[in-house]
Amino acid sequence: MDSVEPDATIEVAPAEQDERTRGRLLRAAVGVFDRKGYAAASVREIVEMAGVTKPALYYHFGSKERLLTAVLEEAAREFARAMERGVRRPGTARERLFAICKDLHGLFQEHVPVVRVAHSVFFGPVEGAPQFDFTTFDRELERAVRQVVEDGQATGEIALSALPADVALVIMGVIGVFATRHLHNGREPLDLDTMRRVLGLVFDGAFGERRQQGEPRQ
Amino acid sequence: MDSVEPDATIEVAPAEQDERTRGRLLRAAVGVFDRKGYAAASVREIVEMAGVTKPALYYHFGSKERLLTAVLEEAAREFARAMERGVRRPGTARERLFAICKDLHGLFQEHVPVVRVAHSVFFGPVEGAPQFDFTTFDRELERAVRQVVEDGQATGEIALSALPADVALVIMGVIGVFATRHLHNGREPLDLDTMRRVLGLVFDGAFGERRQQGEPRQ
DNA sequence: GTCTATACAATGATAGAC
DNA sequence: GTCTATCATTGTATAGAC
Repeated sequence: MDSVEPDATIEVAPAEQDERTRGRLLRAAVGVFDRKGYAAASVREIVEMAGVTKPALYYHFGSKERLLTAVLEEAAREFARAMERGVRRPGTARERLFAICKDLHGLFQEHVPVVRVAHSVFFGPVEGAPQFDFTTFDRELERAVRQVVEDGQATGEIALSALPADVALVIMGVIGVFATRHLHNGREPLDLDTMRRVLGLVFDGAFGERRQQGEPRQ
Repeated sequence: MDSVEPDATIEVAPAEQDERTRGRLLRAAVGVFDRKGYAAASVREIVEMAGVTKPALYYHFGSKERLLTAVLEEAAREFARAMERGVRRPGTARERLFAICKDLHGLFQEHVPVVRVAHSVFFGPVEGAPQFDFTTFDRELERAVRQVVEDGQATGEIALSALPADVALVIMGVIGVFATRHLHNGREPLDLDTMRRVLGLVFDGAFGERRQQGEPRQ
């Protein structure tokens, strides 16, 4: 360790170096916040993991709290983009609802650490954590599902007796179960086949047609 | 404040005083753990809220971690009792499943702070928090729902094409949505009428009979 | 922009008197 | 069993050199 000379550092342009440090800090923060929790996470460990020093963190983010906010804002942007893609998809209501669930399932699976951090902050203590509006998550998801259900009712695919808000609740419940499964270490995640079967269960309740017992899928 | 004399303290038997201190500490701990989170909660504030001093806490529980464990163990016992009551209930599968959901909904609503603490620890960081087996919660709930579904299939009330495990997932999802609603401050809780409608949606998918569109309830 | 070195408050836990 | 007083450690954040 002692033999490593500082001049061995790869030279980069100042602007690149800047973005590099920010990125390293953000990624390190997600890791430490996830492992220790926001409150128990120390800036010491974060800068250590990022390979920078404390003043660098305070230069770029100002405080530990605003570092967390930056992490969450980036995650929120990505979530909103995925949500938008889901609603615009073509197909039957069934297909579109399954697509939304599948997309979110994949999105969560690919970003388990940051999702876990967001989850902890959302359901976490009111004092100590920064105020961050997570309700947009729920609201956007609910609005998307309701939109698809209403479209399905307009085409006659879904019975008018089912309240779109109720269907949205069930769908959000299913997404919640699947999401929380890979949120907690030690519980094996559920696969997409299971999701398809479970959603089929919900659809055959909310939708007009119904399979006979033992009848093959297609 | 200064004029309050120590001899104004109500005299109690030693054993009573003992239980009194333990109880005060447990209740204070739930409040502070809930408001600040386990990591950010200080033993100073806990003993202040309980009206005792630090050595009293360490005498009764040994550490902050074991105090949290004591809180969770008490909650786990109550949860297990409610779960057992739910499964033993008589009636149709529909009625029994609704009863389980309603009971849990009420139980969570009555104990929001401790449920929030348990939730945070379960989904919280792996380091720093004490190891506590929460998977029994999920497992007991899943086992209970599956049992009821299998009973319903045996009597012909529920179609054999529905996998009990899948139905359990949906039911757990619904319970999750309703529970998380009053877990987070600022979101209005859902009522029992909504729960009944939402479960009806699920049942009419999993169960054999199906209402015609627009047909009245009974 | 990034470093070394440090200020300063708060923490969990304990010793020892009563 | 409960107290007062205190310890060692760790926390966030900053001053000032480069």
